[in-house]
Amino acid sequence: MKPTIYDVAERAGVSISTVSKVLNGRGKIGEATKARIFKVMKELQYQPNNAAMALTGKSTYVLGIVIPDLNNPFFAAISKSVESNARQVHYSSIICSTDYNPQREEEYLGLLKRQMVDGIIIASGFQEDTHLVKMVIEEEIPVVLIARDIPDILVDTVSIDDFIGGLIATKHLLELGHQRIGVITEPLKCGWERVRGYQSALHEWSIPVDESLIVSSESSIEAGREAANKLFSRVDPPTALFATNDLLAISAIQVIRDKGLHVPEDVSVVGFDNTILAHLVNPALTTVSQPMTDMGAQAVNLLLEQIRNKEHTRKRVILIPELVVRGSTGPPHKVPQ
Amino acid sequence: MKPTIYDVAERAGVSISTVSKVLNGRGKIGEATKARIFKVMKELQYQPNNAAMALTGKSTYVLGIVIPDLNNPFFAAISKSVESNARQVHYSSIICSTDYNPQREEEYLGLLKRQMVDGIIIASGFQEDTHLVKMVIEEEIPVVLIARDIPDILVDTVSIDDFIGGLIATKHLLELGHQRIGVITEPLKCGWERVRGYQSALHEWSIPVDESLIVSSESSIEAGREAANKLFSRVDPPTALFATNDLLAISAIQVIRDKGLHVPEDVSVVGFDNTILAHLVNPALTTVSQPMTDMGAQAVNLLLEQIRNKEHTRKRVILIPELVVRGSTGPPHKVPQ
DNA sequence: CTGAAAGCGCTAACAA
DNA sequence: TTGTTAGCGCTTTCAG
Repeated sequence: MKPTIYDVAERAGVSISTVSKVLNGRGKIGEATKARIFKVMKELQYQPNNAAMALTGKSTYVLGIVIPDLNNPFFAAISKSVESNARQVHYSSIICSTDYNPQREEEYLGLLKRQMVDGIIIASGFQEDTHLVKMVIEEEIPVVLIARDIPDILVDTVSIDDFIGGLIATKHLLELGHQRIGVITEPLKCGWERVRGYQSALHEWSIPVDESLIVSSESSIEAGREAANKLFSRVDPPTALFATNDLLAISAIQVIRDKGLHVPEDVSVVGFDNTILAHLVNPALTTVSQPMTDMGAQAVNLLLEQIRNKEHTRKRVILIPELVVRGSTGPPHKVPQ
Repeated sequence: MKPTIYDVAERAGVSISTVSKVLNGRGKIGEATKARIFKVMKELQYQPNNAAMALTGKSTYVLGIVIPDLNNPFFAAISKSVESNARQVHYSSIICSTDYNPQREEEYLGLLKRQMVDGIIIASGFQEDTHLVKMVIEEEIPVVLIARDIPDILVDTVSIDDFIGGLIATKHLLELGHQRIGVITEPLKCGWERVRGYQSALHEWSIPVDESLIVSSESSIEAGREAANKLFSRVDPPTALFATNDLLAISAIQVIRDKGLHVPEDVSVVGFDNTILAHLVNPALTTVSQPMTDMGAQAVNLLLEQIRNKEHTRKRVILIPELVVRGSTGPPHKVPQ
């Protein structure tokens, strides 16, 4: 049997409450006893029982992280960062992949509540599930949102400026001389923000927005290919593409290639996220970089702050994305007349 | 305050033990009372408290999964599969990335014990840490190993036949006409098994093994590039490369390209794992496929079996890998004289 | 500075 | 079929 606080107390010749105090660094305990208790804890390899601690109303030292898909390197990177930052302050993380399914999100949130996690980091962003997030917040469970935002709720968020991201991606293309720029976006808030940035850039260059060049697609390889197909099967395909994440961008590149076109000679492509994928493909992908490691770290910080001091003021941390120019973009093949 | 079993009992006009029995489907309870209790549980949105359940000596319904790196799509896929299969039977998963660091593995195992997980799936494979795994097993915590094996311990494992994997990858290259085939492998047990397969294939074709063509590299892009550099800076570079995972294969492809060579015209490359990366790169990577989804599912099954019936006989599930031929391999450019 | 005792929410004998 | 009761391991007043 694993040693309990009783075993430690007995062996050290003190009461369990003394041990408890030493354990939590609370109350005033004589240096001598303290040392003795620590010694016994080592000897017995004592590990406090988390379940008991949790039951007594304290923390579980577990936090939940809800993402859409672990197979998307962007979310894998976020998760890894969160997990690693959390571990450094002795928190474990339960990672949940919702597969972009609001119902699963609901299930997971329930699971995490049962598990009595001390806080939840939500990085899955649906339009239709804001009520879920609200419910969690109303139950006073600390929450931090990553890469999304719910305007009408007071909640900590860490995100990047998606609008700016879309803007700089599009400007890059415009500066290269492209006029007809297609867009493939995920049907998420942040995706549409990026599209707004795209539109704004076009405005600035006095180029009318052609809505038919904007298509929405789920974030999977298959869906991305389909969307790209739609765009590049037109009689007047765009000369450049802005995809709101790397996965979509790369799926599109495949389709473009299948059609016998070259990247970037015939079509320039810029992605978003700067995941591991971006510099693994050939040509390497020009993309808008999100500081995923930072974002994870920031999220953990905000969450801990909430956990430790219930009534802290809500914050929005907004990081600025950067354009990383690589091989997938270049001037258009032939300038449209 | 969240409703407890007492609230439910009171509102339903029964005792808490009756509620408990209904909750766990134990004992004989009248249909009427049962229905009433269920109804009250809905009304109150009652969620049993996991910590209390855990404390009472039952399961925590949490399991741990230890992997080297979530940024490697292979492990992300494994984790996702485990997590999703676990969830279906109401288990949460704590995912831990050790970053290939045995010390962190030790920390994590400690964390998971404290957390009183019901079982642990270990997919990080070091040579030097078998004692850690042994310790866990001795503490009677259910364990399943994925993609590794510790011959001198009785433990459930699910893995693929790495030897066969290396064999078929190499044979493919040999059949295409390659004679000088380089290898980049991770310094792990499974990596060396794959190399054994490679050697065996060469033997079969009566080609002597040139040890200098076999280099070992950590599984990261940077390390992979370095290893590839070593191989392709030789005066007599190989005409084909077998990398023991996709990440290494793709890093190598980049290096090959940097040197002005073409894949597969000048150098053929075959990878291992068949991760999402393999069909995202261009040319798509010929690779040995590991059924990651299956592996995760099998691992969860084995673990549950152990959890539910302590004294079950240990099993080794060995899956057979398959070669997926794509664009990165072809006949050698010029046949060596 | 240290200890006794009352729970936290739930399960599991044992009674009724 | 249902209820009573004694813990699980720990924290936390409240007394000494």
